Amino acid sequence: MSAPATDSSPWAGRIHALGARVTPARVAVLQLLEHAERALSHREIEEALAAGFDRVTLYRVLDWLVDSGLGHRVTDAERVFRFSLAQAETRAHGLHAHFRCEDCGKVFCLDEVPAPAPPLPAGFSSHTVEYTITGHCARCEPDEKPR
Amino acid sequence: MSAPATDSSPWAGRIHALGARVTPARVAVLQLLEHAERALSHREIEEALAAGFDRVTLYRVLDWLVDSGLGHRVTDAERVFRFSLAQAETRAHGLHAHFRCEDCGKVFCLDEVPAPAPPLPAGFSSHTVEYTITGHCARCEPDEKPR
DNA sequence: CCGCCAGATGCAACCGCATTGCAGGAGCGT
DNA sequence: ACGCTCCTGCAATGCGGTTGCATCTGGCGG
Repeated sequence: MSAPATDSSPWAGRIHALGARVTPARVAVLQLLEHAERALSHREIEEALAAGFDRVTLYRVLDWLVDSGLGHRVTDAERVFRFSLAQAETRAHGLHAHFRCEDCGKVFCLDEVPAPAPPLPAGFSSHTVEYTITGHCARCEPDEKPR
Repeated sequence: MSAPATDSSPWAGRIHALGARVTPARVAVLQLLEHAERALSHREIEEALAAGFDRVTLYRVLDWLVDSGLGHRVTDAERVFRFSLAQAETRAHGLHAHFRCEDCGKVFCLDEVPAPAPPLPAGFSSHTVEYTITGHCARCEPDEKPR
């Protein structure tokens, strides 16, 4: 009617190309993450998609998303998983940095952080590097210096 | 009797200096972590201390340990907390790097990793930096190059 | 256009880590 | 030795995530 919106966006094609079925849940999650500027938890996704997707369905979509390579899963300091889409750059570097605000709890993706893989002891091989910085974001900064 | 062992080690003094009581559970946990060369999970600690400390007591000791500044808590990729003692260097830098083996699941502390705090967007302040590298440790390395 | 089958969904039960409340016991200063 | 406060232990609860199973549907062949 008035909101066919995008034709399910180009995601349909991407999904199909992966040999998976194009379902409402997948498209919805992908669109949501696409426009999110930070990693979202399952809970946040569930609430954002007020549409009645089952918890389990979302977990499965997220699982699929991770091992299809379209997104990653990061472990929050509060023992919850957060998800975000894999960016081309990110995939290339295999490195992803996040900032977690202690106050509002939101997690931001830092793209510009260089953070080279550190030297490991002999015999060790790195696969993934998780770099999480905790502190206060611009909005929650307890500005002790009003000037 | 035969194993008064160290006089509860010098930990007693450290604990007391913090204004806390010297209890068997605290001393045991501190001694255990002192000799562990990697971060231990609550479960691992519970099993190592076959002595009958209650789960909850251990959780509380670990909590106390963290906010007394004697140790830190890191979040494992498998959603469990791991604990290790804070080293003098570590406290100074406020930075701690860990390596987690995907195969055996053990977590090692990397002391030599420099990893300077990265440049943050304006208005952001960092408090803690968590740097976790995932891969294979020397023992579990699937040596594709036997030579 | 119809029917089929693998794959996706929804429901409900389950698991493990961690947290909380409360009563009893131990540390340590007086 | 006394007593106050903190610590311990037990039990119950919360929460994020996972699993099993029946049903439904996307997508393709006939």
